[in-house]
Amino acid sequence: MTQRKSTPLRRMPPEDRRAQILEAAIEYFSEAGFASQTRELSKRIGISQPLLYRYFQSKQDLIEEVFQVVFLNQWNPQWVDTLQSRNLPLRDRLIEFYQLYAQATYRPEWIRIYMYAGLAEMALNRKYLKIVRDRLLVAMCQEFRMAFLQGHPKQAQLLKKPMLPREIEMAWNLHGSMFYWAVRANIFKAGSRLSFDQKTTDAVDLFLEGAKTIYPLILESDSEDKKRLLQKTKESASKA
Amino acid sequence: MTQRKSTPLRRMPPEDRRAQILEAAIEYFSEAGFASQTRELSKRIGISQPLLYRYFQSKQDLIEEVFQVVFLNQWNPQWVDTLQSRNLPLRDRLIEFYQLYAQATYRPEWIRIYMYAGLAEMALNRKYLKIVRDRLLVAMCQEFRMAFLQGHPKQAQLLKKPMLPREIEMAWNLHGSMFYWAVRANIFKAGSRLSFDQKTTDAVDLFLEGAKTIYPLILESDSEDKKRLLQKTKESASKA
DNA sequence: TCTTTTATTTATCATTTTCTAAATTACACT
DNA sequence: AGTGTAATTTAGAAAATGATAAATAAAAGA
Repeated sequence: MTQRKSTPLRRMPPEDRRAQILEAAIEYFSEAGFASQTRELSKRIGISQPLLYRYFQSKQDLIEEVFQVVFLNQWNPQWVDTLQSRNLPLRDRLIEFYQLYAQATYRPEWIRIYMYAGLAEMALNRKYLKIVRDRLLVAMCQEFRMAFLQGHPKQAQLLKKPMLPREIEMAWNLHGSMFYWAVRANIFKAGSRLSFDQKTTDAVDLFLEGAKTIYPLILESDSEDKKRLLQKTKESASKA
Repeated sequence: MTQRKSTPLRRMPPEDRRAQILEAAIEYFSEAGFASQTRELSKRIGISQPLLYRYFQSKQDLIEEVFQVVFLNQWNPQWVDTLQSRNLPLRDRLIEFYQLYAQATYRPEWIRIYMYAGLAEMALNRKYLKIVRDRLLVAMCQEFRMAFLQGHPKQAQLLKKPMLPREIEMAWNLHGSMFYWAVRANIFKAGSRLSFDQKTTDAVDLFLEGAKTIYPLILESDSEDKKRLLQKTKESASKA
């Protein structure tokens, strides 16, 4: 009775259908936000809206899965490897790293969903930022220490220190300027005429050139702070 | 008859009421986004929902006014003045500028509404980014040229050039790293332990130290590009 | 005190939207 | 071919949401 040829309303194996919905949801929510309607989503896929509810208990449920797929399953161990492949110059590693990292995360779906999640205070972002800091930025800072303390009189000593807040924040400067570029391009749709490669190269060069001077200062000034603090502690102790 | 004391359901002068609604809308929309409900907004203020419609024709209307108040009326001409007050060192000016700029824009309402607007593709952001670029970043770049081409053989010539995309993008690096700091603090609620002043000082120092080297290179490489381009154009012209 | 004005509320419409239940039909197996 | 399973649709309930119109009552003026 039904024209099977003209309307390819074929049934799908549940797993495929589920995957299809999830994929479409990522695209749709990233465009329209999580407040958008399930009807429109189903329309895009070409299925009826209630079918969504066979595969996902609720809209909220679907959203949670979107997060899971977009963020937590995307982490690529190669990123840290690239940063740490010391046979290459640090500059090359950073550029290579941002090319890889951008491929996965500087996309409309990723960035937009990330922002939506942040605005909804979904705790997911804090979790993700913590991972970025603990894995990527700490790895970067380690490489910065290696590179910028080369030949420093107290190098061995300074290398062992735990990461300083100012130091991590130094790395956030680079990371933030790259991220903001992606935000402008993917959320505000106000990308500059510069290619990603040019942008990345310039940003890395700018950073390295600056960090070369600033980075050692930060590490040293901390040692001095600690010395001074120790001094003060002793003084107040002897006073008491 | 009615207990005026316990229920202060007093009438308000239209202007005051309007201002009250607008203020509450800023707070509410910044928290919940523009997709949130007028009912909830009115509840917060302690008025009935239809009363909103006496002061604003529609929800969209209210949103537009929120934009007007939060973004467009906030622009402070002092920002550019600070950047250009050449009696002070550039470093001091930049730090001072970001302190002023942050006071107005690195606040939860501002940043969150800004992001919500961006995600909703409301055109407002592109408009605002254009203003930032045309007024702030161009002014910055002018100062960078002054500072970093000091004593350069072709300074006079280079100073006159129109701003290059790479050059503006250079300034976006600083601006972006500051903005991202604000995003982390105000949207993701994942601020570092660093004070704003420390962060700003370090970011400015890092940038200036790097730009000192990179900035002249960008300006020069462009001249060379142009020379080469001119050369090629001549060649192909003579061939034809 | 009475009247007029208008700020505010109550009641409600018209849609939209999530989600459920029952009906339908594509496909797999015999 | 016939039958059972389950993927999918149709129909619709229940709640919510932007907006309107009429009713109410607080304040100002006479």
